[in-house]
Amino acid sequence: MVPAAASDSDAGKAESQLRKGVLEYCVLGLLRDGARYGVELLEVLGAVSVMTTSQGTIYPLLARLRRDGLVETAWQESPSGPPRRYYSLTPRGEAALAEFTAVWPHFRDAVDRFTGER
Amino acid sequence: MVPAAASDSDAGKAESQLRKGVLEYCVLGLLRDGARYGVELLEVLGAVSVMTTSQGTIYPLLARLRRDGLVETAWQESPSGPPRRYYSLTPRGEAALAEFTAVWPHFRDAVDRFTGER
DNA sequence: ACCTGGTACCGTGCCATGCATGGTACCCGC
DNA sequence: GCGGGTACCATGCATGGCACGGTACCAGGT
Repeated sequence: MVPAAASDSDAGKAESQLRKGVLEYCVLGLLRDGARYGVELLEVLGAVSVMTTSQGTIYPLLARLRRDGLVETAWQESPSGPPRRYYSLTPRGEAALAEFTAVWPHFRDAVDRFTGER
Repeated sequence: MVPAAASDSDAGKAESQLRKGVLEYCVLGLLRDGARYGVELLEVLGAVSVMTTSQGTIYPLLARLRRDGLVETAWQESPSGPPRRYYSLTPRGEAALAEFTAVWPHFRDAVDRFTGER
């Protein structure tokens, strides 16, 4: 099946690694717009190709955010289908997001400097 | 010494997670300027606070890059002190760096969009 | 000669996180 | 009642940063 040496999926692996630690804050950022439920978050994130992820990623992540008190949840009936658990930001969550938005520009610029053309 | 509940080092933890997968390409980007040795890389990265890291991070990383054929090394005498192992980019390494610089802007903009103010 | 400190190298083990996989429950139309 | 769509969730693995510990070479003081 074409061994393909070893250079093929480097970009895909890189994207996956890039999401580490960032996805969490993208979710918090989305929740600042208002409460959303799991599958809805997947759709919004998936609209940007590099952020596309799966349920196996989002639900453990949301569970952790809830455990750490960064989000709170409320069940709500769906017009058609099973009930949805809506996630919304807590003050702790807003604080965490604020800390991220404070360091992110520095981080972003640093990567640009190191990897960009001179 | 003040247990501090559980909300203290969130920012530091976030920075650590941010570096995941990015540090690798920052190193490759630095090596594009020319060969460098381990401790030298630490100094250059450390000049930007958000990228500060330790030997425990850089050496396993360099070992992996070498194992994957992204960098090659050459020993060189030091004017004073133990010999230094200089790392330089291979064609494979340049290709990996190019792939990263292709996806990074998309990723960067996505994070800006999700976490930035509207 | 010895010892201390600085420079430079390196690996092991832990932990956090994304993701594949698999499973459950509710609603609707047939 | 039963099949498909929607929505929820947890377990197990792989990856990669980092704390920690270790080795070796050189220079200078005693």
